[in-house]
Amino acid sequence: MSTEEKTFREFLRSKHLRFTPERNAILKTVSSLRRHFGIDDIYDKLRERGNNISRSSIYRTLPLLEQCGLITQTFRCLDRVTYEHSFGHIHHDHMLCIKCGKVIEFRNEKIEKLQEQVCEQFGFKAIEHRLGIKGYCKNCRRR
Amino acid sequence: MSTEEKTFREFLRSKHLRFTPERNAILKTVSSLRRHFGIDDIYDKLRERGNNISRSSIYRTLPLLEQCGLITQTFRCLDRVTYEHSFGHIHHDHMLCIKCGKVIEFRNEKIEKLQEQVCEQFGFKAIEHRLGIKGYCKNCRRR
DNA sequence: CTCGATGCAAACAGTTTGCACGATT
DNA sequence: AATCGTGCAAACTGTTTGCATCGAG
Repeated sequence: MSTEEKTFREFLRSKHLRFTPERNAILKTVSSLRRHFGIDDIYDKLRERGNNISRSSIYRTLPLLEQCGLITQTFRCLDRVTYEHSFGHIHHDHMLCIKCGKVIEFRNEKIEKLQEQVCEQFGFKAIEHRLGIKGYCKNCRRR
Repeated sequence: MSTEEKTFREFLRSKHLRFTPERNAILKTVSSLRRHFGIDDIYDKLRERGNNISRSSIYRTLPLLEQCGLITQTFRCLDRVTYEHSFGHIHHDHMLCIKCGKVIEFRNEKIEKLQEQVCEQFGFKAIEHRLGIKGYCKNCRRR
């Protein structure tokens, strides 16, 4: 059993919720997808595998995976909510192309350091931070 | 006539579009609003002034204001598209205290510069960026 | 056996669009 | 006079929800 499945089962039990085949399949599918994904990515992949789970169940399961820290909601892209897994990844920031939806991930140590300095300056204890840059990617800016 | 109105008229003329009372009223209303605003902010303010312009016209006018650089679309907030004016205001970032809800605005030139560098590095044309830090403010971290 | 979970369809909310009428150029 | 813009209502789209039924614990 994967670490993620263990985490999810544990979480569900603690809340007196049930570990169903559907929830299991959704978790497995999420794990099999590239880091950034939307509801339709899960839905399509499930169909591909002959698993006819409804959109409702996906919509109802993702918040649970989010609550137990396995995925995090990132940003809307082309009018759809987008998630990313959070297992085994370090913090990074995003650039989002508002034309084609492409996501570029980056991490800049200097920016990270400067953020810490700013926090210190204001006596602020940071728990989480998010930097998102929206615009046009290399390909799309040509038009 | 304000600089914004001049810009807008110029833009419309160049596209063979018309400068209507509705478009004028929407621009004026946008200017009167605080920096960040949504469609409903405009709609409500217009009604307040007895100006019964329809939502459709607002929805159709905002992209025009965006095209001529007077406003920019920012991230979605509570499922609504949000804009901000781009005249007369300087960009800043936010720290949000998750205990008391206090918002600290700050601006760090070095971070801004580094962001530009990162964009350049990826051939990315930034339209808008947002840095948000969540944590505990000076007062709240004492408890 | 008991509730929580599921699939379906209908409901929702923000946004977009077709149409007939009105107004700017 | 020729188009473009407007308001209205209906259409659209992603997401949520009510309900009858199913099934995990």
